Amino acid sequence: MTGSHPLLDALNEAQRAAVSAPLSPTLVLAGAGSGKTRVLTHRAAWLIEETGVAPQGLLAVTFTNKAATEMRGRIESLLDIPGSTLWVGTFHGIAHRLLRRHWREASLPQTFQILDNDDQYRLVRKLLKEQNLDEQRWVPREVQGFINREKDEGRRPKHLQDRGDPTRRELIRLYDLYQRRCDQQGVVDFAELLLRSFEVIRDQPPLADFYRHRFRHVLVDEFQDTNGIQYDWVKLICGASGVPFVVGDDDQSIYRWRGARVENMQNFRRDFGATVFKLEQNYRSTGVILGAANEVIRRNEDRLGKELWTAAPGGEPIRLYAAFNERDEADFVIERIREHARNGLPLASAAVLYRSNAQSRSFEEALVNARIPYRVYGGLRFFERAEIKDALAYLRLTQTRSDDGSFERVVNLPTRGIGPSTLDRVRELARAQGVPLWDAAQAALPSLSTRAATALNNFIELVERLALEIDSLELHEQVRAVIEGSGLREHHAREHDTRGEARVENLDELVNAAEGFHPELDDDLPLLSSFLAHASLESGETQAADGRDSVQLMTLHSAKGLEFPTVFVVGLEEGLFPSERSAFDLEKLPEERRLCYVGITRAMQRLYLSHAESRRIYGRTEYRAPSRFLGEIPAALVEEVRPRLSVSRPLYDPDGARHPGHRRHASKATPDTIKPRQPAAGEDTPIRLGARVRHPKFGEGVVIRYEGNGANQQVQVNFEQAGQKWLMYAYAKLEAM
DNA sequence: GTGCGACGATTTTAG
DNA sequence: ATCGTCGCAC
Repeated sequence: MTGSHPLLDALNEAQRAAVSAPLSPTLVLAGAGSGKTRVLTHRAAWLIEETGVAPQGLLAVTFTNKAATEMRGRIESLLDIPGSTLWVGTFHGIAHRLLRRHWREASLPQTFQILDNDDQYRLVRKLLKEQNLDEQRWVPREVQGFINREKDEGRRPKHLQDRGDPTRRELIRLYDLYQRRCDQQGVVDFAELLLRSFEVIRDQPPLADFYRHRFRHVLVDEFQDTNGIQYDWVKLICGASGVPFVVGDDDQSIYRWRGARVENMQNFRRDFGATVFKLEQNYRSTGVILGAANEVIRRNEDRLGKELWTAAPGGEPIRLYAAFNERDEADFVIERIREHARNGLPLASAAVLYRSNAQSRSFEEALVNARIPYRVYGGLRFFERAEIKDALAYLRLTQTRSDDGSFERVVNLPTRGIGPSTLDRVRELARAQGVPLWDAAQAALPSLSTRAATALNNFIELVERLALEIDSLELHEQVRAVIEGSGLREHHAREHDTRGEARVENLDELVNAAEGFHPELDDDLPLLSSFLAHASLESGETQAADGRDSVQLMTLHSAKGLEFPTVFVVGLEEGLFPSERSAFDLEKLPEERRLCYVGITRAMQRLYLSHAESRRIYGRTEYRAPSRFLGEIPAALVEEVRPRLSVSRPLYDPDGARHPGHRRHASKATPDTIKPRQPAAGEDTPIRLGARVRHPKFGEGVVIRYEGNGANQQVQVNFEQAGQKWLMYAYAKLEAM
């Protein structure tokens, strides 16, 4: 099957082998920066050009819209075909497309709406309230999590047993109740998109035959991120004769907590008898950076096994900075970003990566002071903003009056005198008669006080009027009419502050978004319904790019899949990274390590690592030991930046080996680089962070932090048997080991 | 309906 | 420290 083909020319041997693999199930283990997307897109092109697969016979699945768009674009430019003939999309996008086509078979209304996370949460909460369940005992987030976890594994309430556990029994009942409510209202949550489309195909043999015949070639990106239902879904679409081609990297599996099952890679190999290809040549990073990455990830067990290499060894050493505190850390980063810019590099080619969002703050402050433009990823996205969701709720109501979630959201927004007691009456009536709130509201009118009835009637008439008014308008005019007619725009314009202004701007932006909207689905769904689905499915960017060249700030998680010439991985401290919730958990620690691996492998040319000796967390100053991951990077690859005067403690080092962070030559620091500093707590004691100690009662442990000085010195020790304890150093008979 | 103070939580997140 | 939620007073 090899042979020469122009498509294969630009590939290395391993890539070529994978792209031109025989037409049987294939698993590609693709290391970071090894040309994963390249292989996927070339495979698609190769199938079409070389093996005569029709473009329509191909299904390419990704996890994010961004990845889908990129893949579509790249396949299009490789071949000379319009991308629109290809089925390329996210798992959810494709599932949605299937349900829109087969809404009857799926027992859904044609205009079914999609619940996003927030909508789902509200519905769960409402349900709990109706059931008179105490929110302390039945935490809405947890109930929601239970429902989603079960759906993610393909389980319906009827599949679940309470195993004699009353809590579980109640959760199952709530799941059942929740699903009935969704069905009744014609709404579908994210997990339901997958599960429902799976069931429809599974249970309708003609459909299964049709899609198996049609999509013989299923390409899946980031396979290590698939959950149970996604795996089964791929299996179902492929059937016995399909040819799945999946690409993934077990070392970059960082979403276990979100339901991803890295075992799916092993399972795939086994279930499909897949041929395995490894892509280990890295084109992104220097040898130094790869060396560090390889050494870190090597500590994980149960890897499928691959080791990145590069044809271009060497490179700048990794720079390690031990900051005094988070401000000092930010100052260091700023200084290096200036240097980066002085070298003529764009700011956008520098990224600051952190473990948790809260850490962005000190960097943002420093960047503002330094007048360096930056962009923070994460946070609320466009279609998730409250004012946008309010407008969408009105739009949904004009389409589907039975949408209770939207009804609740805007019935009294802007306030129009519909109070809690009126609403309670309506809810009660809806429940008693088993009808939507909309119907109940109309039915309740005669029994309400004149005042309440008028207010409620105003709302009903408003929605009816809007629905009528927008019926024949263009999409963006519909959106504009609803924003104006509902009073939402005016409501926010009245706020007369910058927040209100921003909201009005966002609402106006929604009109623009509608104007630029083109449905990808060529069915007879009203354009407005397509737009509403799009809004749920693609929640948009956090911040619109403002065109300025800017430094990129994001969590390590959101950096996956990206690359930057200059990367700062900051906050490398025990308790932060690895996070304290993972540090002592042998199940979670490997995932933190993979996250570290992901961070390191984002860097192309220069990698800076930093940790702070003290940091304000929740208003308290915490002293944290340097991350164990620092100790896993070979000393030869690291250069410690600007070592300063004695900080009397070693880096945490599980092996007891020396490594670059260990300050053995503190006195060599040049005086003019020394910052004035206060002695940190604990400096004048022989107890060091990371030191092993023995206690007469608690046994052996490791010092993990300390507070105070002198007679008040306290140390926290993590004992192997007894767990974490705070001890007064003066009294506890701690013995160094 | 709005405003204020108490209270609690605070890893990561796409669709 | 900070942010969101909740209950209660005006």
